[in-house]
Amino acid sequence: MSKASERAYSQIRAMILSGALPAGAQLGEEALAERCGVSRTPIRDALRRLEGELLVKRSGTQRTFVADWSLDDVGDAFELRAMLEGHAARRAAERMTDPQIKRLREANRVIGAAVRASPPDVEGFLEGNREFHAIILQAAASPRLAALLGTLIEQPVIWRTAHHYGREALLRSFGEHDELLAAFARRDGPWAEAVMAAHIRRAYHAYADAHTGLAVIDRQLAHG
Amino acid sequence: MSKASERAYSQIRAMILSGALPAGAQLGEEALAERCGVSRTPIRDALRRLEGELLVKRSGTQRTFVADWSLDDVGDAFELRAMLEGHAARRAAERMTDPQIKRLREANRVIGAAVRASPPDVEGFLEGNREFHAIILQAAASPRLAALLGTLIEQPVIWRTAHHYGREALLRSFGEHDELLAAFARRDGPWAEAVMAAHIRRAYHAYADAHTGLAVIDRQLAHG
DNA sequence: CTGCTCTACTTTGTATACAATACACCCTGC
DNA sequence: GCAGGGTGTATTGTATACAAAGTAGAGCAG
Repeated sequence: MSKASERAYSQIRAMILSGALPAGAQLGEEALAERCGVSRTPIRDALRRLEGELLVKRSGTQRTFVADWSLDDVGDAFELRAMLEGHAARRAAERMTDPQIKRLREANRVIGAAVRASPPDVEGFLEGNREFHAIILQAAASPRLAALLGTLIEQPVIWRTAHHYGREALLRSFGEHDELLAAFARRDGPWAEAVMAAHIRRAYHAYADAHTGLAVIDRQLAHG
Repeated sequence: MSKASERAYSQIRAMILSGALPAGAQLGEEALAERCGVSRTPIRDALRRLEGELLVKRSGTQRTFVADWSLDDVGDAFELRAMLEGHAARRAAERMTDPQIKRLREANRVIGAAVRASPPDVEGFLEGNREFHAIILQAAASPRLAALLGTLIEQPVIWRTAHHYGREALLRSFGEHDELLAAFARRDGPWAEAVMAAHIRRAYHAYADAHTGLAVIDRQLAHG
């Protein structure tokens, strides 16, 4: 898995996460092989890994698709993420080093700048967010927890959410990070856990509201 | 993945779970292929899946081993399992149908019989336990939760634990299942969650105690 | 026109051959 | 005797050919 297989895995995942391969799209091994410039063998390896991460789904037999998430699925994922990442935050608060806190502050500074831009820089916001959460996960120092959360966090639907946010939602999210930073700074594990869980549940509600609204609009467009 | 690959996956997993392939053992694709009567291709597929479940580990490049768990790893896994399976119990309690409760009672009856046998039938106890927890996970009706828990539950170290239990520990575990059943019967989600989490944490403590004791004995044997 | 069936094609599963890589052992030189 | 390099071997990575299975589409019958 040194070269081609690893590269194929990254490429396919990037295509899914970026939306180049939309949810529900069929993944032909042959086509992917040609696209990545390798044979089907490393593609198969990559698809097995992505299947384990629930990023792709095998339709019984004979066909492979980009996983499609229902609203229930998304709700489940956010709830699990709230629980696990809350746990991660508690562990992180109990273990965090000063340099890590510094990196967290820097990541949050980037987020703040992105939020205050006109118009808000959603991509910058997302990038800062990933960094912020990645540092916390790293500080939690639990490989197993990281593995579980990885399959939840690295889902396109989880992050594309933010594109539907208004400025006030972005600002609120930013403020919650400040609260988290304060908890980390005083090594307050329980409070960090509570804030993190609430932070993620709030993100879900923002998503669900936006999604419902968009679904309504979609339906109106379809009928009118 | 219809036939050979699936079979190879099950076989290898069974070998790991049963201890026929001990932790740290090297897994040669060629040898496994011969042992399963298939070519290396389905073996590779199977190993990729098992790698995703953290049952096997790839040593950088060039070698594959049965995953070896430190005591910290086990502690992490139990803590995560307590959290997630507690969540599963709550969801299950809110959704459980009467037939499912009946199946739970039956599984617990099997466990009770195994515990009361002389000597206690540990294999029967484990079988009933797997069934008991599987029904709950199914009733929780969250594929994502099932996927996460699957990688935690299906670890040999988690279950072989019970071989170190005394009769009183087995009986206590059995009694906690009764408590869970009662919570399910009255659809008491929060209580089911609390009991389940405590149940699993207690199982870990029994394991850690036994492990520490065994480690001490091992050391004494090594020195004497 | 609709429904069914059969066929052809698409797609994945499996086997095998070959290449690359890392590890271990041995040989040589100091 | 030890250290360093080099070669041989074991093991995984990759490509390709072939087999099996299923789906879609076309053609035919009712």
